[in-house]
Amino acid sequence: MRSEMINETETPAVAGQKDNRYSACLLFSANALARAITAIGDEEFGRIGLSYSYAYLLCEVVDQPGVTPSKLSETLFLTPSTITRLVEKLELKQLVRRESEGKKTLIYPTEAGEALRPAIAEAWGRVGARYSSAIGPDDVCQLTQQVFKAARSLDDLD
Amino acid sequence: MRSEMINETETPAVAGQKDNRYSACLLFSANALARAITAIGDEEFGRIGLSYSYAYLLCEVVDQPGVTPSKLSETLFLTPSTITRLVEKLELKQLVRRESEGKKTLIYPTEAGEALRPAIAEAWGRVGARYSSAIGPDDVCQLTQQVFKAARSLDDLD
DNA sequence: ATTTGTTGCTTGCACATACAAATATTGTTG
DNA sequence: CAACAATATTTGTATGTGCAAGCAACAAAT
Repeated sequence: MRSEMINETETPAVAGQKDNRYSACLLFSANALARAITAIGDEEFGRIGLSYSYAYLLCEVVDQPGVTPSKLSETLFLTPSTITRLVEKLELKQLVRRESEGKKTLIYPTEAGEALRPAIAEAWGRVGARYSSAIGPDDVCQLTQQVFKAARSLDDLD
Repeated sequence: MRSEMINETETPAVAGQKDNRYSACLLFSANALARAITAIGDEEFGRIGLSYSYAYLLCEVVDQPGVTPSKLSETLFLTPSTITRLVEKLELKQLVRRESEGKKTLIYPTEAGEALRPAIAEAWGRVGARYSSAIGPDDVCQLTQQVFKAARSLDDLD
């Protein structure tokens, strides 16, 4: 996300303050945060040729070989259709393979997939380091907990 | 970043507990929250035929006729290209119109656009009410502030 | 055992967003 | 002034995600 451009006429009170009426809106703020932090994630995970959802999904598959899409959907807070898409692409990249068993689908890592696991952990760490230093390591922990708790509350609604 | 692995396998102590190792990851949690809350937003704003980004953009245009894409980009934390796309669609719906002035583009609301303004405010309120009641009205305010602050910190990086 | 419903996964389609490159205007400097 | 750099916007293209509908396998009930 870019867009500096300062000047702006009637800036009130504090300089550098980019608060606006949307800052009080969680719908707005949560999306802004997600976009900003995903940019970091994509940068770091991109170095291993994945974006963060793929990386996390691959983690799950490596750590729980034979995991099903529905389990992944629950763990990753993504819809089943999204999981299908992610798995498809990981399969194309030869990082996982699917096995049909009845109406279930079991997902297993390939060797290449397993080999990527440490790199994912590293990238994961780098992402954490970057946003921690930007946001402030003290706040980050509590913020994360609260954000997750809120996400879960909303998700449990339906 | 701490990766606390929580129990695995079958449901742990508390029922409804969906914590996992990603709950400690802000990249993950922020996206989960954004998706969950956007679902609410789309539902409410959908009733007036917009999704939330369009609605907020239209607000800005109604409240600051002649606003430029770059200003909108700054206010809405979206890239200029995204603003162009949003404005295009609002123009198709006859809710705004564009005027070229040199290298700038000035965006004005149409009457239909202005007429929608109160409905947007209402939908906005309903969204707030819904997530407040889900998350807990006490937490929501502080959470929103922190989330916005974090988003701004990350955005100010580059 | 056939029907009916339920569960698990996949597909078709749509949408929000971004990046990189293209275009057009404005500013600057030799 | 001409050439070049900077700024503002748009366009081509790609990606992540979801909804609704489809399909396949299983379960339940008559």
